[in-house]
Amino acid sequence: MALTRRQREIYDYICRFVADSGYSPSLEEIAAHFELASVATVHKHIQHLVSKGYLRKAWNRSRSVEPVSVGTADFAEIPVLGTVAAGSPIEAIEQGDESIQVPPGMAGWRGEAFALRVRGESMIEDQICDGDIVVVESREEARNGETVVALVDGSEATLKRFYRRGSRVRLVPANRHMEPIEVPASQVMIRGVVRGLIRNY
Amino acid sequence: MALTRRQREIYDYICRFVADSGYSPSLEEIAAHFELASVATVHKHIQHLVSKGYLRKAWNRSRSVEPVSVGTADFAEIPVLGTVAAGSPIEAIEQGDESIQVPPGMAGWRGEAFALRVRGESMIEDQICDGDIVVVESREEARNGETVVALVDGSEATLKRFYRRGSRVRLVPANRHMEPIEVPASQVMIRGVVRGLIRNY
DNA sequence: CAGAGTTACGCGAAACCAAAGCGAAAGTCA
DNA sequence: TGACTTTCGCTTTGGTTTCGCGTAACTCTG
Repeated sequence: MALTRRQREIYDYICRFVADSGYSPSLEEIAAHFELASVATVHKHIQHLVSKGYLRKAWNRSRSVEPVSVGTADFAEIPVLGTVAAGSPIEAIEQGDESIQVPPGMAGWRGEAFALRVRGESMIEDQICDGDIVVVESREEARNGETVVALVDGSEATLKRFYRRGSRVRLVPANRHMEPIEVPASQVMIRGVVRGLIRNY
Repeated sequence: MALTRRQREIYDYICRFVADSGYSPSLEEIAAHFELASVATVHKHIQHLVSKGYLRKAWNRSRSVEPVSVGTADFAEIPVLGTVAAGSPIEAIEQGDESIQVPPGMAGWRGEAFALRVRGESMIEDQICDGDIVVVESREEARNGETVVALVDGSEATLKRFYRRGSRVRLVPANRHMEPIEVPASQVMIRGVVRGLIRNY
């Protein structure tokens, strides 16, 4: 069910409030934030949001409103940007309009996410194989051991495990027949880290 | 049903508006954007779009139009029936109410589908590892080489590759440290074949 | 091909209803 | 008791619906 502008504003505020503080705002706090003079107004808004299924609340209990969408998180449709292997087809952002639907939770965090088709066997020992689709959270930094999509020298896009030691970075394939790459950190750009994997037989 | 040029424009505008702001435009806002002097015009367009199935709206409710495709976003939610390895936790049909959402196309065939959590390393060489979730199409027969969920002697549920030779069936793990099982076909029940795989990091 | 019928697209004004707001009072929980 | 939520009646503002009327484009048919 669709929301009005005000309802959306208030809903967003409540979500942020809950996310930030871990508890719900009181009607007065909401009223204060929107500079409303009467809590009755807020109360009505919340009733609307409840009846539209966006919020849940217990009757006459302080700070009992909560966003209902947490579990329901109507799931993500993310773009498939290209193929990753040893070529460099990542630059083309939003090239085709291909996209894929992934389970929520996999791309759940507000951080941007995208997907890439995997070509080649370079991560075979991590159980990632040719034809798989990896779901990638768009980030610019990674922690040791994470599987990342990296650009080396601004051109080659690869899927590797990431290890940083001092000012140097090792990009390690999970395939004993292939060699790790070790370069100064300045030559490596992280595009994201792998969050999920989808395979179709 | 096909749209006219104007209808398309208005439909696109509404979609973008909803995507951007999280709520629907009012008739006046739409009129303003297209420099129309009367909301009646917009109203008529919207009626057409509704009757052609592109929009939904509540009667006489502010900002209640919404693109049908967004809300309907069809994709499959299938039950996670249990864990598969060497135990036998498959019998319990619909045990918990756990479920997972998978990309359409993976469970697309209206043939029943379900999901299982994988425990153990018995399919490691097929790039299926501990903790993965496999999406299984419920079937009672399999072709050679397919990865199946099978019950041996009515009790043990396992994930193996399936090969039939005459009246005997070989169930082959993709792990060189484990032994194939070879038994008469009558002792094996196929529960389904693996269609997809989902992994969360 | 011309004219008839049909549909899409447009205007403006008036009627009507729901959302959004106020303030105060009453009720409820811990 | 004090920090909350509910409820009531009332106003204003913003949105929707419907009316009648008009033009332009497309399609059907003799």
